[in-house]
Amino acid sequence: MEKVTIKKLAEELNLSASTISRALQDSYQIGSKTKRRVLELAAELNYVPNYHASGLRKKVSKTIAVVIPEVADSFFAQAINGIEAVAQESGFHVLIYLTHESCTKEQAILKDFQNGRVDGVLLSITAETAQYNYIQELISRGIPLVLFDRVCEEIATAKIITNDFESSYQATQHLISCGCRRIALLSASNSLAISKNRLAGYKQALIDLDIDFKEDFELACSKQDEVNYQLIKELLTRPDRTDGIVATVEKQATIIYQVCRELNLQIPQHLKVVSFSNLQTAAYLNPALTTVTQPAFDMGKAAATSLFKALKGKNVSLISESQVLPSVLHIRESTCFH
Amino acid sequence: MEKVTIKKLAEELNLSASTISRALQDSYQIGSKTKRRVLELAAELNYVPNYHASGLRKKVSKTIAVVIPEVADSFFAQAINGIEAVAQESGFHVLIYLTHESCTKEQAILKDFQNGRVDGVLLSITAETAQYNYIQELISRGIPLVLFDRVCEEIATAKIITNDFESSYQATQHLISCGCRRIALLSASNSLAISKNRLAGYKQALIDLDIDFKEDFELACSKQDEVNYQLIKELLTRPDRTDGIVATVEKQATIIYQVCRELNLQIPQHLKVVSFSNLQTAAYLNPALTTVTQPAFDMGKAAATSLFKALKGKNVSLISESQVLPSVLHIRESTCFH
DNA sequence: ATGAAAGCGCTAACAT
DNA sequence: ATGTTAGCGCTTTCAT
Repeated sequence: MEKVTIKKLAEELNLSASTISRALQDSYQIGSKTKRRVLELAAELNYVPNYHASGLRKKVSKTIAVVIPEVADSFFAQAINGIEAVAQESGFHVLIYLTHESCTKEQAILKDFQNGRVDGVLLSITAETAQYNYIQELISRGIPLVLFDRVCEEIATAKIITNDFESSYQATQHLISCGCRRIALLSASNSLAISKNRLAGYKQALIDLDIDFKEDFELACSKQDEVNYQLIKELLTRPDRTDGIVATVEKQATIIYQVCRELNLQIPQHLKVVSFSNLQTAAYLNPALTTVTQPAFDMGKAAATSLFKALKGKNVSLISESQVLPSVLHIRESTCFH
Repeated sequence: MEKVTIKKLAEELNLSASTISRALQDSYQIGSKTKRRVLELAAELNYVPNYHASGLRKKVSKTIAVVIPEVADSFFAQAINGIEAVAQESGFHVLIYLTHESCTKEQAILKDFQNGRVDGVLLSITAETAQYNYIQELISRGIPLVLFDRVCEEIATAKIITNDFESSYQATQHLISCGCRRIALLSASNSLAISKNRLAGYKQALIDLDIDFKEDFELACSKQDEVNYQLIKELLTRPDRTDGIVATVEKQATIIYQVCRELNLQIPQHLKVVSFSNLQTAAYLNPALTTVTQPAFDMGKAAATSLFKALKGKNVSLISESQVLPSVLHIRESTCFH
């Protein structure tokens, strides 16, 4: 079976290649009978337009890249769902890249995007990312980029986030109202804006409600679960043990449950736990986990929608597309007696 | 800032385009001093080779597609992790497509792959897929395709699966040994080979251990959670209520827990549950969930490895690359008193 | 309404 | 070791 190209169709129909091309694009210049003939033959011969050829000509790929730290995390999985929904609707294709919190990897991945492979990028930066010129560089080269969840202030583009400060404030406040006085915060990093905001919300709640806070109750976690396990174990075996934890990363909650089991600590009697988490099973954990649930699907959707807006309309200013979608605190057993 | 192409580099250095091209590819034909000059200027001007141009010429995209029903499922999330690890290592890019169990969508997605956008495909078919000629068609057109998890016998290519029959047999046997006599099976579909195998394993265990089985204890679930909720509720409110369930889809377990709570049924006292699941939190559910854990990461890795083998070596027969990776039964509270 | 011609940026014969 | 040429398949002026 020989390859079917526009040229081939042209020969068969005694038309020129340009006419075929126009007919396939439903151009107004082509007569309806001709169009029909072309379309029919194309269908019959199973003609498929070559992706690279049209991409080279038109300088578009109809593809976006999603660059995230991790996929085995409910937040990102649901965000991908939202992104994919919008992309499929707009006829775009979605490339996935996992950085596994490696800044070097992130940099290499973004660098590669200057070659025309993608038309736009959705990015949630790594916990290591501390310098942003390769992101700026990409934008300068005309590749629109939207940040979501893990954003950075330094880049002037659309940022889709949730109300991290308020959520964290609320979570902390909730722990206090449940009687906690020595509250710890587990964050993803020291540098991420998202972590800083959550830390700030936590601190502000402590200040507002007149609770002491100790620096050594703020733990920046690692990307290695094993290290976090040790960190949390250490935290829970101190003499002045904490009586409440705000976990800002979903995975940390599981580790806390694990450690508590090993140390024979009861949740919520000995320790109360609230976690930023999108786990479907939160309500069925033992004990049911109090969560700050982020609007993951909608954040993905919003990020993708903004990006496509920029991709379609030429003069869309992404900066003004930023959004803050609210999270919801679900109070469950891990913070309450019952 | 003007676009930097090979032509531009050629002019600057008073060389021909082909020399530049060869130098950039580190061809043996080019002298080392010339190579150095070219590489230096390329770096200086931040030259990035155009993806579509080389793709058009070489007829490769260095891209694979992963087509799956769903991403918000631990199995597929972990499988993607495995796939991505191998892809990154091989310098390949990964496109993600979600079918949401729609066969029509799957067909449209695969159809599009004939245009050179991808070099190969990893596929886990939908529960609706009942006819396979569009898959065969793609393979006939020279796009290698590897099936994983949800495979179909009809296609002669590499299939990476887990031991579905045995796992299901084992799970059922375990329920029986825990005292269950009216065991139900929840499957994903009537047509998927994976579902059939799990059903067969279940039936065989019942036969071998001399337990009656009733047709109406085999439920093929829907893609809509709401429908499954009703289905499971109906199952658990029958006069001759089941006393044990084998759930073959992760999400079903959560629904079972939900329904049991609403009906005030105790797990495992009134009902024992085992689920095919890769949930990290299975051990921390209330009660801890007995699971058949699939080697999701390794299956993704194996599928991708086979595909890349076919993509690199020209004459690799994918059929002989099939593998069966074993699942593990983790016995927890949901099937045992303690 | 249709065609001719040029070219997107790169690579690979085929020279020399 | 380097240059010349042609062409991948498509789109898009510019003509008619």
